[in-house]
Order: sequence, then C-alpha cells, then structure tokens
Amino acid sequence: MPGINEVALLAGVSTATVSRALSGNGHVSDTTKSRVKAAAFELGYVVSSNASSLATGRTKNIGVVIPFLNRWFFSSVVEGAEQSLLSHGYDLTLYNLSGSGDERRSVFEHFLLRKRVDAVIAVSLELTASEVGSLLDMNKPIVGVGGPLPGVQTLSIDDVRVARLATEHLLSLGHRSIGHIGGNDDVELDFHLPTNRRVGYEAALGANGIPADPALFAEADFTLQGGYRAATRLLGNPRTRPTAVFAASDEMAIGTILAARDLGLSVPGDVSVIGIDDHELAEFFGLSTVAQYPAEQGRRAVEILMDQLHPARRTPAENFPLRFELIVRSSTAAPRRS
Amino acid sequence: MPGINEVALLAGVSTATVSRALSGNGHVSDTTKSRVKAAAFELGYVVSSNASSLATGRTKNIGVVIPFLNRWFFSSVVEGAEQSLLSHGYDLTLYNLSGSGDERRSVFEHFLLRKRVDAVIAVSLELTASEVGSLLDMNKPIVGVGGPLPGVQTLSIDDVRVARLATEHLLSLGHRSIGHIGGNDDVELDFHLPTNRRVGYEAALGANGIPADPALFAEADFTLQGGYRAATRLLGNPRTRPTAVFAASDEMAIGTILAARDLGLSVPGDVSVIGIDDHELAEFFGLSTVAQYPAEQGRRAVEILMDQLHPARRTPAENFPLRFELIVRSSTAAPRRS
DNA sequence: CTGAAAGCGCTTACAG
DNA sequence: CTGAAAGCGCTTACAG
Repeated sequence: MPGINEVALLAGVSTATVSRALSGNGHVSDTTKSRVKAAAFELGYVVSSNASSLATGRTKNIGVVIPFLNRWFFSSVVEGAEQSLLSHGYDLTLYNLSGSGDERRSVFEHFLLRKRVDAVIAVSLELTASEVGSLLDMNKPIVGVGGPLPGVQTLSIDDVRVARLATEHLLSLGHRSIGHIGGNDDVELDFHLPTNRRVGYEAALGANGIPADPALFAEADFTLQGGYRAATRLLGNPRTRPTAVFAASDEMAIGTILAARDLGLSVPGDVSVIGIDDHELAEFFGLSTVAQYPAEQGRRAVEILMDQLHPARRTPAENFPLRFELIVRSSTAAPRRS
Repeated sequence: MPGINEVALLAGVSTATVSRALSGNGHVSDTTKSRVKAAAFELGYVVSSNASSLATGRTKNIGVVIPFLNRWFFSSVVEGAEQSLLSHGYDLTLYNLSGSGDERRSVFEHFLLRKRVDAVIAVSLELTASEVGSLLDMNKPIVGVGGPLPGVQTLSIDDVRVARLATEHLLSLGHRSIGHIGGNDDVELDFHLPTNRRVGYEAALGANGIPADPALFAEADFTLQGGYRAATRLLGNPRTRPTAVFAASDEMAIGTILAARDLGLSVPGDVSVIGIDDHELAEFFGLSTVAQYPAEQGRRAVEILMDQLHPARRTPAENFPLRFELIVRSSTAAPRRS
C-alpha cells in the first residue's frame, strides 16, 4: 500500500503538491501534475478515504435509509441512486430500517451520526423531527423520496393526480361503476399514499357526478396476494360487481387480473383493470397503468444532494415535478354494454 | 459535535481512557468506565468513524458487490447480510456492478481499494484473479455467495443436487416425460448455475433409465416472461408435450403455469410444474419448488467474514452446507394416466 | 506554482 | 488502571 509520501518521493515534489495534483484543488503546473499522476499510477496509489475524510470532513458517501429492499419500488430507487452516485464518485451505504424503533434509533446513533455519510436519502420513511433535526444540525442535507418529510425537500409523484388520471381513464372508456383497491392502515407507511390515491379516485368520480360507493372499496396490503383477495371480494358478487377496478399498485392490479380469471371473468371484457407503477410484470400481464419512474427518482434525489454538497457546480437544479404517464395496454376497454 | 476531548474533560480523565472505556479495549476500572459513559451520553458523543478507522486501520464496513438489486434472490441476500451486519455493528456499502468492465474496474480502483471496506461479499459475480488477488493482498477477506470464486470461500447451494431433487419429485409421482426450462448463455452469469441445474435434471432422469430428450429442453432468461415463452414452446404441441416441467427458477415456473393456463391446460392435471427458489410468489401460485434461503446465505456470508475479521471470537464457525428443501404444493401431482 | 507544518479525531504501544 | 505522546494518511491555510 503506497502512501502519499512515496508518490511525492517518486515525483520529486512535496505531499502537498501530490494532494493538489491528484485532487484538482489548488494550482499545480501541468508538467508537475503529469509527473505526479505518472508516479501515482506507477505505484498504484489510491488515496485513503479515511485520511482524506478526516482532513476534509467530507466522506463522499451517502446514506440511503429504506424500509424494504425486496420490493420493486424500493430496489429501483436504490439502483437509480447508486448508479448516479457512482458517476459522481460517491459511495452508497445502505440502511435497511425495516425493524422496530429500537433498531432505528441504533442506526441513527451509531451509524448515521458517526460521520460516515455526507448526506441522507430517506425513502418512504418518516423521520422524526428530532432525527431530521440532528442531521440538519450536523449539516447533513437530507432528501426524501416517496413522501413528505417535515422541513425537508422531498421527491414524490403527485398521488392524487396520478390516481385521478387512472380513474379518469376508466371513466373516459365509459365505466360508471368503478371499484378501488387501496391500502389498509398497515401499509399507510408513513406517507398517506393510499389515502391520497383514494382521494384522487374519489375526486375523479365526483367530478363526473358519481358518488363514491364504499361497497366498491376494498382494502389490501399492496401485494399481489392481497390484491387477489380483495378483488375476489369485490368481483365475487355478480350483482354488485363493478365493471372496472382501479388498484393503487400494479401488484394489486395483477392480483385483480388473476382473481378475475379465476372467477371466470374476462379482462377487459367483463372487467377492466388499471394499476399504478408500471411494475416490471405489468407489461407481461398487459396491464394498463400509470407509470412512475423510481430509478429516476433515485437519480434525482442524488442530483439534489450534489447541488447542496457542491454549491459551486452550476447545474440548473431542475426542479420540475416527477414524471408519471398513463400507459394503456390490454387490461382496459369500454364496458361491455355501456 | 462533541469530540473525545470534551468527554475526557467532563469525565476528568485522559482521552486515552475515554477511548478505552468506550471501545472496551484495554482495562478501565468500573467506576471510571461508568463515569466516562455517563459523560459521553450527556454530551451525545459518538466516535468519528474516520478518525477511528485511520488510527486502527479497520473501517467496520463491508462492501457488497452485486450484479442486480431488483431481483428476489439478490435483494434477499442483501437484506440478510445487512441485518446481520447491523447486529455486528458494521455498515454495508453497496456496489451494484451491473454494467460494463469499465464501470467495474473503476469501482474496484476507486472504491474498494480506497480502504473503505474491511471485507467484501461478492454475490454471483465472478471476480477476476487479479481482483481477488488485490483484495487478498490488502488483507481484505472475501466471501462469495452464489457461485465459485477462484481461491475464495463461497456459499452456494448444490445446484446439481437441488435440480436432481426437483426432478426426482416428478419422477416419484410417476412422470416419465419431463421437460426442462433452463438458462441460456446470457444468464449463465459467471456461475454455470443453469448448466449445473441441467446436469442434475439429466442425472435424475438417467438414474431412472430415461434418456434426456433435447426436444424437451427450452431456454429462457430466468424471468417470468421468459419462462412463459419457453413453456409455450414446450407445451404447445400436444404430440410432444411432456407431462411435467422442471423450471430452473420459480419465476420461470410461474411463467410456465400461466402459459399452461393460456394453452387450456390444467396444472397439475395436464402438466405438473416445479421450480427452484421458493420465491415470494411461489405460495400464491401453489408452486411446488425446492426452497433455498438467500437471506440466510447473506447472513452466513457475514458470519464467515466476522470469523476472519475477529479471530478471537470463538464461534464454532459452522460450515455445514446451505439448506434447501423440497416444498410440495398444488402444482405437482401424478400424471393423469400413468 | 510549491513547500513546511499544523491539524483532522481518534487509538495504542510505552511507561508508570 | 491510567496518562503523555506518537502516529494513522491525508489536506489546506499560510508563506514565499
């Protein structure tokens, strides 16, 4: 493990110059710079991040705090963030806070606060005011993905509008009896996402003079299985069966498609189904949906942090709202007799 | 941000004593120790990991290198590892090496080698001999999950035996015409897993005096969609249709179940289907499978590294082979007329 | 443009 | 059991 001294020796300069030549901070003549770089390359020198961090106070490392990893949305956000971080020369350390408050506190105290990270991305996790406070006190920028954080910049699609768009698609096809599969309290997570989506659904109905029928709402846990069960309830009774179902996530929507099949109903012949996400399985099932782009959300979160961490870099800091888009596939159509 | 000096001051001892009291290295009287701890707590002191790492040469951080994140197996391994690492007071930094060789080299040089990590877990990634070499040269233990690494301890289920077990289950039900959906070269990853599973399948057939029929093999890419397409080919022709299909992964097996349905075939009435994994969706689809436990594999990888990193701790270092288990659900049954 | 030197915040032989 | 001091490997004012 060659150190900076050996590079300095070989290049015939001081360690200060080596540091400057390699980091790009401060002026170094071109000839010196190339001599230093050659020496560093020859020795296979790579700076010690600890020493560098200790001296500068910056770690070039971002903490990502997340409640799940094995779900499409979350792993996609992390992938996007990781990719973008890599290109900025940053590392990503992952804190999977699925557990209890205890585990959570310990993560905060022993990890985030050990000066390991320069900033934090909190995905669908509501940090307490004191958690946010201590991070901000330490001058660690935070950005949230997937929900509002008190006093923190947050990236999130507009769930009300997204749900409204999905519902309007169904309405525009002529549906008037539209069921909704939304979240139960367990999956309210910290973010009222299920509530917001239900609000958007009801708003769309309302705007078309259709009262929201509580009997057409079914709770589920955002999983395929949960969607299946909820859909079975919703579609089981031929009398009350809606002609279309809007599920608050694609996984639940796919569960709905499978439930319809098992009930002998054809999709979209007997019932139209739409979800939200554009999950990796959506295309396979021909699911109409409103796409959101979690990897992009992860990337955007990183950009925002980079802007705060490097105020110099003059990125326009585009703060346009997050993209979403209606994708019509084969699971939605006009109701049979409208 | 209180430093160690302030704690020392408040506790009326030297910084050396604070360090020892808090880390547990070296002897400190009980009374002093509690005084120090009280002071640290009062000030909200938490050691700077950079300073500590620089002084000790250990980072308490493990690098996990992985080709995908948004797949069940990989995210489960990471979850298991993360959980276990947390309990050992370690951080996990994630390197998602999906990309090209260039990206890969840059990760190796600029990240892993910056002394950021004490050890590396490589998941389903074949490191080059020189990559392994440089890690080992730096005294960084490596453990592989999911495939053999040259000269490195590796955790992996015995794919041949697992595939054999799955196939034998079908054989024991009386099937004689058994199709196989396995990997194509693209997903050979670095680990010959598809090949090994095919070998196990053929071995089971051979042991029962059944020659492997190349016409009953179909390639796919380990996704649900890929499995669906392969199964459609395999099951489409009533003449040559096997009575059972062994898919090398649950996702492909689920694709097979869906393909069978779309072909008007009942599962298991017309065709039995078995996979490998016990994927989160397996139960929902009633899929018989050979379960493997990726989270456990992640945890085991961590244990092995801890043993190497802390030779003192006398864990029996249980090196029993990785668990797998046949789980029979409703997708397999005796062939209709046997 | 370059260097000498202090300092980042700990840990750990070395003494006692 | 405890402390003084060196050292981990960089970076960056401060001078020149």
